[in-house]
Amino acid sequence: MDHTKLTQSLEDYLEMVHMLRLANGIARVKDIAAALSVKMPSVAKAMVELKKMGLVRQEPYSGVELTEEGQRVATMILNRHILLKGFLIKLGVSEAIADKDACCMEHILSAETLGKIEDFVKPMDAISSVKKAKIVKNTK
Amino acid sequence: MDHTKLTQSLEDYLEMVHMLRLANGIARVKDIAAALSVKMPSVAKAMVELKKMGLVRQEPYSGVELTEEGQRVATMILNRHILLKGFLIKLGVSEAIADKDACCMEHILSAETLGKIEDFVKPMDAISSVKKAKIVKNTK
DNA sequence: TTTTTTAGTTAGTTTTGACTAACTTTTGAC
DNA sequence: GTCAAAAGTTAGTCAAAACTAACTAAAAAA
Repeated sequence: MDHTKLTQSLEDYLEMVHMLRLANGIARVKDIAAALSVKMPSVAKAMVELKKMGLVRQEPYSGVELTEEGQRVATMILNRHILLKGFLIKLGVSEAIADKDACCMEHILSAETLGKIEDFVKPMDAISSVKKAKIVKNTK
Repeated sequence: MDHTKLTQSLEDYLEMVHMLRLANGIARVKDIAAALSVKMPSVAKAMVELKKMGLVRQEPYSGVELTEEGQRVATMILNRHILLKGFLIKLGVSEAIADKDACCMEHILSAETLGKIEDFVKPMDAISSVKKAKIVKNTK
């Protein structure tokens, strides 16, 4: 509802809420803090902001949930993360580093660059299968 | 001399000093501020830090110069910028956006990712010339 | 059921990096 | 050579995002 733009750090918190809910069914303050390497009060403050923006819901002393809008935004952010991680892995970056670097890149890249990366990654999948097929043919 | 790690913002300031010196022969506070879209007092503060770290030299009320060490560090940062910008342009991103996004990426990517990007860009040059040659042959 | 431990919250501090306002030096027009 | 404009500096404010310390609620163990 509130169209105020998210800061990088709030994007991270929102994304982590989403990831923890996908992984564990519930996003606890303690786990969000551990996953982002911050202390619990930092999470609490971030949740206050996200609540103000109408992106999360939380009853005192319990897990954090996403609103419809929060769901929508978090999904977008996570998709961006997945795209970038896959892209870096295709470049030959190790999974752990790809994850970490994707996490930084996802907040700063322009729509144009994200689009081009998408263009690069998508046909890559097709080409790489074709190439594999050719290699198989050639080697027999 | 001082091995304290530069923050992202100090890296930007140092890089801009270097770029302005390459472009104009002199890096004025006013121009640094304009180029980074900040006000002059922000530049002044950043220069105080960079002076403390022994990366720049400046006599009061005059242009900023680089120390040996500052030169070395600034060159590294600028090379990273050039690498990333070239990379994005190869992906099809427009020059202006490539410049802007490179500027953000240059502070956050791991050495591993930078290395892979370098691997990707370098052979690309060779292949693209070969490909062009082939296309020329095929079309005649 | 009481108590202890764990999880969550609140209040207040710190650091970074921007800003404005006010002041000083330098430059350049006259 | 003087004075106005431009450039640079200094001091102090503000916001974001982390932290610690101290408090409260909930859950688990006794």
